[in-house]
Amino acid sequence: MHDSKDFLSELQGRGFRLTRARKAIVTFLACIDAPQSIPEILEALRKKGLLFNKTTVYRELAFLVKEGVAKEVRVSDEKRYYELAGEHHHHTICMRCGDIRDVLFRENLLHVERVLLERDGFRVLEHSLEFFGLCSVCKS
Amino acid sequence: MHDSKDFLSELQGRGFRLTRARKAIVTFLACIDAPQSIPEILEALRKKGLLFNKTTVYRELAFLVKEGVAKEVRVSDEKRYYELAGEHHHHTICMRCGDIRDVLFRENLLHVERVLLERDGFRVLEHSLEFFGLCSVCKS
DNA sequence: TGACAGATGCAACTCAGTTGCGTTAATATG
DNA sequence: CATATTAACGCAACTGAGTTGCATCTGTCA
Repeated sequence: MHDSKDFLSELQGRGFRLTRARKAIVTFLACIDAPQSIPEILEALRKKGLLFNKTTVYRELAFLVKEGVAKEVRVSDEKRYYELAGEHHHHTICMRCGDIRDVLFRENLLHVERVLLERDGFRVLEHSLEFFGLCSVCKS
Repeated sequence: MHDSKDFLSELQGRGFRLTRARKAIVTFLACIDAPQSIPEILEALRKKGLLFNKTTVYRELAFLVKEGVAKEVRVSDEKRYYELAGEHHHHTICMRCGDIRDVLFRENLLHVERVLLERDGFRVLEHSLEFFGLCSVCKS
């Protein structure tokens, strides 16, 4: 649960417009705690009577990522998922119902990233750590 | 670099046929150390004069995963990548040239998975840990 | 209130992946 | 070696995510 006002006024402060689509998308992402795919966002907004062209939503999400307001979650079920930016965290993905949830824990991967740089010459800029399994509902 | 003969004779031992497509795909994956997408596999085989219908390759990869011979790599650039099964490892993905490489290191995520089960009721069956950044070529 | 540029909608597109169905070919058996 | 069985194959047509060009609209500011 984020505060959409923060993100929107931040964007406005940088000289971007507060359009109907921008407000709707940021507000929607702010009040939901799970990463959402664009088809999901389109459908959820449509159910609220907020109709947008899919091109608009694709472009808006690309814009929000570029401006650092949203993050793309790499989960690979051939859709791309998005969530508002916040503290670095990871995800659990239920292999049965597809539910994706944020999980926070202190995990120290810095030593691994140092090894990758020194041994392989690979400079890590970000990582993704996702856990696949069964959520509490599907497990039982 | 795997030995394709091991995988193929294993499959034959289980009563599956050694078809032209099966041999070509397993052999190709065995002699390349990076996960490959299906369009990449199709193109690489085509260049060797080995023509297959894309449906065949999609079905063959699904079969190899089901039989435990191949693994699907979740990297989410909207394509699915495949590699022959082997020791559990992770990947580095260059954000500039797209190069994907295997990396092995001992990483202990068991305590994290225990926390997820006890605290959230989420039973981890597998995880993916991918590092995005710049490879040694693109970095300089 | 008018103008500018950022944002939008639409149509047409690309490309990964899927499905149904008739045909081919790898293997076992006589 | 001939033949039968069925796993595997090829083809065509499809779905669905994501993209692009272009004309139009609208949020903001002077």
